[in-house]
Amino acid sequence: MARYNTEQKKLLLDFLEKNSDSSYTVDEIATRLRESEGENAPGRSTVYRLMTVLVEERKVHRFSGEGSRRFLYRIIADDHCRTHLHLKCLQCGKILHLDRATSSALLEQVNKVKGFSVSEEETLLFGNCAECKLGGKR
Amino acid sequence: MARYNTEQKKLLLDFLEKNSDSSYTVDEIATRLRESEGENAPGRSTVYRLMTVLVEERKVHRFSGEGSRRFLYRIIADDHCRTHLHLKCLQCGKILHLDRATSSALLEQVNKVKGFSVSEEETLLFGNCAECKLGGKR
DNA sequence: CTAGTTGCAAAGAGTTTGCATGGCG
DNA sequence: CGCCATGCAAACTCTTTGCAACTAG
Repeated sequence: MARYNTEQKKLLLDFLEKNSDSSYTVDEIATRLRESEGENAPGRSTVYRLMTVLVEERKVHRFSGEGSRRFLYRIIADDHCRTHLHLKCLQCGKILHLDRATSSALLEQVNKVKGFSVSEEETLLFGNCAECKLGGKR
Repeated sequence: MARYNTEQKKLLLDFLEKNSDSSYTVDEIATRLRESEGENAPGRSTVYRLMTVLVEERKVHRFSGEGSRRFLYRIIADDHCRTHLHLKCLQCGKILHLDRATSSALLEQVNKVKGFSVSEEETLLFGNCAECKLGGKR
């Protein structure tokens, strides 16, 4: 399923690439594509299907945040994204990438103390980013 | 709603306290209580309602993990649980508590590098615990 | 042609809510 | 009595799936 690189799949990836500093629900993606692409935009169920494929292809990461029942998707910008931690601002929703060195150092610590290996890919740290801490900027 | 300390609420808290090293779905809680308490156990919708109350009372933490659409609940064993990180093993489901010192040190680092304040309460680290790494023990 | 993709509508899964009932002060 | 908690079933929300139409190779 979805092995071809269809027009709609390209639109989808394109959107995610251009908006790689945040995460989106299927609804948000479908709506935004509808706005920018009109008729050509994929329908909701196609977006669902494509997202599943993209997750399997390891191009996109799917997670659920902040006690919502909606799944969120963010693009895996490059391979490093599998080996460093990400931070998500609870106020503005932005996703930040922690540099690999800091990331590894932290996880090393956890391993030392608890013998627990953290999975960078599955883990997301929630909190507030620098901008949101300053002003109430959104 | 549910402001009284009813029998059922006590049963619920009791169960969570005795099983504080893991997290549970509403279904699991309802089933386990049904098994141990029979007729006295609260029905599913009551469990849902009670969990909501317990979350508001800050006695329980609700989160969604590993791409499931089910909510998970774990008891906030004591006040420290709001100021240290938790680790959840993806294999056995166990929840580990990171000591406060390590916890703070890690998050301090993140703050230094990115100006990002991590919320200990909202964040959960996923990975594999020491036991699961050794054998395939479950 | 033929297999893969799409959209719609219907089905699923999990959670929340309205309402009638019953308990406790 | 009066207020609140409970259970059931219905409503809701989000996601997945079946099916028929369509499309790229």
